Parts: sequence; C-alpha cells; structure tokens
Amino acid sequence: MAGASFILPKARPSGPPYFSRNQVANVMHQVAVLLELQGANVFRVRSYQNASRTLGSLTTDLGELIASGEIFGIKGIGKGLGSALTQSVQEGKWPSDWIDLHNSTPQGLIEMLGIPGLGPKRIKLMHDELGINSVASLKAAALDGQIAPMKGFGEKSQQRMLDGIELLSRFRARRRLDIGLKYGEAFTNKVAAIPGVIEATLAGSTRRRKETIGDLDVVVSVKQEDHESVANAILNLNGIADVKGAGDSKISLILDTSIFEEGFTVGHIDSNVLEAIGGDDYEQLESGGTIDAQVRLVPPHVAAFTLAYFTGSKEHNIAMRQRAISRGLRLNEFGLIPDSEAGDLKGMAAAKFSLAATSEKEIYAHLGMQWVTPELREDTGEVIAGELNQLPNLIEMSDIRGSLHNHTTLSDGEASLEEMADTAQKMGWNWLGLADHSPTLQIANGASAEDLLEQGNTIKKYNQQWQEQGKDFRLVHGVESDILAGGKLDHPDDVLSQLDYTVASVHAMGKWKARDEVQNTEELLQVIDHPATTILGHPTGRILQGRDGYEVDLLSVIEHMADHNDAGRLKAIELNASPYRLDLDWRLCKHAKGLGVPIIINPDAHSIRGLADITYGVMCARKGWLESGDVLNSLSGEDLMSRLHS
DNA sequence: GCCGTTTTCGGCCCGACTGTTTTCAGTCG
Repeated sequence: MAGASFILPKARPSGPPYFSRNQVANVMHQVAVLLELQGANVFRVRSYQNASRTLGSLTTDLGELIASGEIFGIKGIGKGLGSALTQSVQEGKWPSDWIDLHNSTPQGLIEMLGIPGLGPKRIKLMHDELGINSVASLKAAALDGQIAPMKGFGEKSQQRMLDGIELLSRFRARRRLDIGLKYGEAFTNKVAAIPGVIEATLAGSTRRRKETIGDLDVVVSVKQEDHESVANAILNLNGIADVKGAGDSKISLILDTSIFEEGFTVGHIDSNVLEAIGGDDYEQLESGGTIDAQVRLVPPHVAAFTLAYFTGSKEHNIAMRQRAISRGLRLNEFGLIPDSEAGDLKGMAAAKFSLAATSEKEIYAHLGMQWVTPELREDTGEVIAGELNQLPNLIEMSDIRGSLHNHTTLSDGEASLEEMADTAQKMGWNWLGLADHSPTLQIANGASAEDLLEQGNTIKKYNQQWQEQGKDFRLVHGVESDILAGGKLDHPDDVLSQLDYTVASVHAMGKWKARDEVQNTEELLQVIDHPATTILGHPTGRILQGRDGYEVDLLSVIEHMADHNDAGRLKAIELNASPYRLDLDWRLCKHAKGLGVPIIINPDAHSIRGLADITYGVMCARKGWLESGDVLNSLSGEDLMSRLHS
C-alpha cells in the first residue's frame, strides 16, 4: 500500500454491490490517513482504521452483509460508517465528505508521511504555515533553513527531515520475509554471542512470519550489572550502518549487508518474478540495502513479557491487554500486574508487583489461555480459541512429503529431472510433482505436447526402477498450463488426460491487470470448471514488493472450488511458497480450510535450491491456521495418486 | 466515529525516545 496514490475507485458498471470488500477497506484506510492529515480527532481516525481492518479480514460477503443490514452489527461499525458503506456499495457513490477529503489533500502530503520521524501533525503544520505540499518542497524549505525557526521545530528536526528524505529516496519499502529473516538471524546470533547476554530473541513481525517485514525487533535478556557493557558491545558490532537512538532500555539501529559474514546473494530467480521486481538491477539494490532494528535490553525476570509484547501484533496485544484489564490486571512489556497492588505506579516501578513468568507460556496461563504460537498472533480468533483450548495443531516441515509445482530444464528450470528427483529424496520427500510450463509461455520456454509426453515416459521409467528397488519415492507428472481466453487450458484434452494433474496459472499479467474483478473472476471460475484442472496456481499473481496481483474476488473462487470438492472433484488451491509470492495469502487460508478446499504448498522451484522455499510456504500455512490434514503435501505417495485420479 | 451505559457523553492501549521545552508534544511501535 505504501507509496500507492490515493484514488477513490470507480464503481463497477453494474451492481449492487458496486464496490468490492477490498476496495471499501482500502478506501476507509485512505480516509483515515487523510483525516489525520487534516488534524481530525485521533479516535475518529482510529475508528476508520479499525473498520478498515475489520472489513479487510472479513470472510463473509460484504454485499450480503449490507443488503441484510447485518453490517451494523459488526463491532467497530456503527450508524455513521454503516450508512456510509451502505450508500457506497448499494448506489456506487462514495460519501461526499470522503470525496472532498481526497480532493482537498495534496498527494505530496501522503508521500511525506513516508519520511521517518515525520507524522501527520507536523506535516499539517508545515503545510499550513509554509505552504509545503510535497517532499520536494519540504527539501527545498529545509535546505533554505525555513523549518528550524518554526515553533516546536529546530535545527535537529530540520536536519532529521533532510536525512529522512535521503533515506526515503534510497529505500522505502518493507522487506520480504526471507530477507528479514536473513538479517534478523545474522544480527540476533551476533548479539547472542556477546558476553553477558543471557538470551537474544528475534521478535516482531519476523517472529510472526509476516510475508513482509518493516523492521527487526530483538529482545535481549541481560542482568543489570552487564547492561552497559552489552549495550556498548551492540553499538560496536559489524554491520551497523547508523545509530538512530540509544536510550536506557532501547537501541535503534540501521543494519546493512556487511552484517553477513558470508556475503549476500539472492539466488536464482525465475524470469517472471525477476521482471516484476526490476530485473537485473534487483540484486544490486538488495546488496546495497539496509534494514532498521530495534533492540530492547531487559532484566531476565522481565524478558518473557517484553518478548510477548514486542512480538505483537499490535492488535493481538490490544486484545490480550483488554483480557487482562477484565481480570483486574495490567499487561505491558514489563509484566502482568494486579491493579490493586500497583496503584499509581508505572512502568518498571509497577512491574515488581507482576505475576511471575519465565516464559510466554506462563503469561498466557495466567490469563487462562493456551500459549499462542507467534504466527497466529494477529487477532483473527486466536485469543478466543486459546481460551477454549481449541488452537489448531499447526502443520510442520516434518509433515511435508512432497509438492506438486516444480520446473525442470524442460522449460525454464535450471536443474534436470534427475537432479530435482535426487534432491527431493535427500529432503526426505516421498514424491515430487513436475509441472513445467506450457507452450504459450514462450518467455519460460514452455514445452510442446510432444516433449511433455516424452517427459512422462521418462518419469514412468524411473518410477518403475524405484519401485523395483523398494524405494518409497515417485515422480508425479503434471503441467503448469497458462489460462487462456475463456478459461481454456493450453494443451488439448487428450494430452492433459495422460497427466496426473494440471496446475492452471495466470501469466499474461498485462491482460489480467487491465481487466476488472468481475471479468477475471469469471475466467477463473471457467478454468476451475475445466475437468482437467486440479490446482489453481499462484491465485492472484502478486509479487511481493514487485507488483500487486490482478483484481479478483477470491472468496467467490474459493467457494466455487468448494462446490466442486463437495461433489467429489478434487480442486486444490496453491499456496505458492516462493518468498516472492506467498500466494495464496495466509489471510485466506483459514477460509479455504473452513470450506474444505484442499491446499497444496508448492515451492514453484526453478532450481534445486528453490525446493527449499517450501519452508516459507509452511510458515505461511501455519500463519493461515493450517493443519497437516488441510494440505495435500502430507499425503503418502499412494494416497496422493488415488486423490489425483479419483 | 464507536461503544456502553449512570441512555447522553466520556473514554477510547500505552510506554520510550527525541527534540523541543522547562513540562510537553509528536512520533513510533
């Protein structure tokens, strides 16, 4: 969302509903930001933000909620917002005050919000007093010394803005999970090795396995007497590009790639992805990249509380804190403190009355809950499930016995069929599905029907050998077929019928992005209806930090797939495990699971190393509440074959 | 703007850090 311009979407040509749930959620987020810039009441802003978030995570049909009036029953949506949404969705017209907000706020002010340390209040002040309405005009004014004399500002603020603008132009985006984990693990290991450090733990969104990471949070447990020496040692580690701040308990740093002693590489990237993230310049960009890190130094008896607090998410923490309040307790980064004993004391002073906990598990137990694994801490039902002892038994890497979307040198992979099969066996898998590209995708050297069937013969030969040797391993033969106009597949039916499965995927992104949600959804429904289609590949086509997916109503797509499965026809949805994709989004995994649509975690490997991307898929699956029984990957080779050919 | 109720209006999560102040506002997470 960052950097995207704020535009009110046009209504669909027919309706209602005239707007999708995502569009509405997005617009409410925009209104919240614009209200902030106008200096509106912070709680009013928050109510828009809360409503946006609530709508974003809804898995019921917005059109129906509105038509039935149930929208007014949703927590966080009252008379005002409920009516505004009803008007928007049913009539295709945004409320006039929302339109006014968009028209009266210069886009440059939104861009300025991206400057670190600069928020809506000071942006508004500079706009009102100096007429600053863009990053460029701010830079000019700061260089001219116009900012410092303003009341509440000063020389340092002025310089910080210039530094911030420099930072913004160098690097503004969040980082993908794989990059964040690389930095986070390298940094945490270095900190953990410092004498006096009892424990250093990576917290924040990295620990929660979010698909992208804003900055790193590291909680360091250290005795009081070692506090100062440890803080100094951290500030002197290799790989620190800059120190943004250093207080008694918090150190704020910028790390760069010199933190990696073994150097930094991004590895093989398939051509579709490479194009979306900026081509060959990409690796250079990453090599010169940075990431922010926040370090918290706390005494051992507090560390569990600090870890829980800085693991987040913010929304999970709010839900947990409210739970504590209802039991007469205060929950913060220092402890779980009985109100009756702490009185007016705050922070560390109050923490000496805290209930004891040396692990997160004890904290949750104090609040009458199961320990919630970090991946689930997004306030999407985990608090109540933890109370009812109904948290899922999440899938683990050891449950994975194979995957179905991988490439070889037959199309654009860099490893042969033999090399891929060999690596899969070394990983302990029982089966590996090969699904090379179909002819239409020329950029990826899509294979002809003849070559594809030849590959099938090779597979049969190897499977025969392995069976004779008593090996529990087999190759499974499929294809990744482009989705052509009218929801058609790229090979004739008599070719597809000789395969074990077909992954149907969108690759013609230009065409799909040019169309609206209704057209795209319709074409996906058609291809799902094709008897040969087994799996819907990377369902939105998004490339994280590269491009948004095409517009599509995935809720309807998933429901349609559920109907097929109910009728006994296997239609699985892919969770593409490439850290560049992680598509299906974790937010929808729980929904697919609830409707009984099987999920298949696929690394979309284009090399031996690419198979290892399955780990990111498992992280994402866990975040999406998936258990081993929800994915095809956990089936034995025999069971898989019978599912594919049922 | 929402919520919950003492049903008409006050409270809405909360602490650290910075830079500006001389007690606090803004920003961040």
